[in-house]
Amino acid sequence: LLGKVIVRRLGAEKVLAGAVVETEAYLGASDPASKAYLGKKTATSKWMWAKAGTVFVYPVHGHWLFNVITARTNTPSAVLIRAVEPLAGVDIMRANRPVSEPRELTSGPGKFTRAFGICEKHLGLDVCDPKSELIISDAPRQPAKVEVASAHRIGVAQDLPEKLRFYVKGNVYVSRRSA
DNA sequence: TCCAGGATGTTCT
DNA sequence: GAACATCCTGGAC
Repeated sequence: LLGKVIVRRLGAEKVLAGAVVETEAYLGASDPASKAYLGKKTATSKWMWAKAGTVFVYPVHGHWLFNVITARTNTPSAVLIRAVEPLAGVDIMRANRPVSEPRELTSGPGKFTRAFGICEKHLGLDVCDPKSELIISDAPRQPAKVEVASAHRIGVAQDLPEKLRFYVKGNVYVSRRSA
């Protein structure tokens, strides 16, 4: 998903777009940080079993977190979008989320969803459906070679030995909290 | 019905 | 770098 573009359509003309610069992977039953840990299905965690490309939003600390389901049906797993670089509709983003520093606009999972106006009404959308209000597409121009770095996930009490956080090295919109 | 706690963000110093 | 505002979910009872 790094380097792909998240597009939110707002009617005929208005569009919000951002390039994905930071993600985290959440696995299935074996991942203590995953909603699907131990295979437990609840009203919210059941979305982890949805088909790949399904939008999974989940509230934490009064913020919405945006995930995309990634594996095949019945295999729970998701990728959290932690940060994007604004590409289009910056004025609308600033209206949704007034900030002084430009990089504060979308440099965090809760910041990004607020700026994009993403909430529970987008739960279950298909990011691969061209008619969807929220889609993920290729970048209009293929970006210059980006270097991907990995690190441990942020805010996770019991992390796995694998480094499951991935980000575009050097991009200023990557959240910088230490893990 | 109640309560602890979290995939966070902001505002202090 | 640390405190706290925030608010929904799910497990306990």
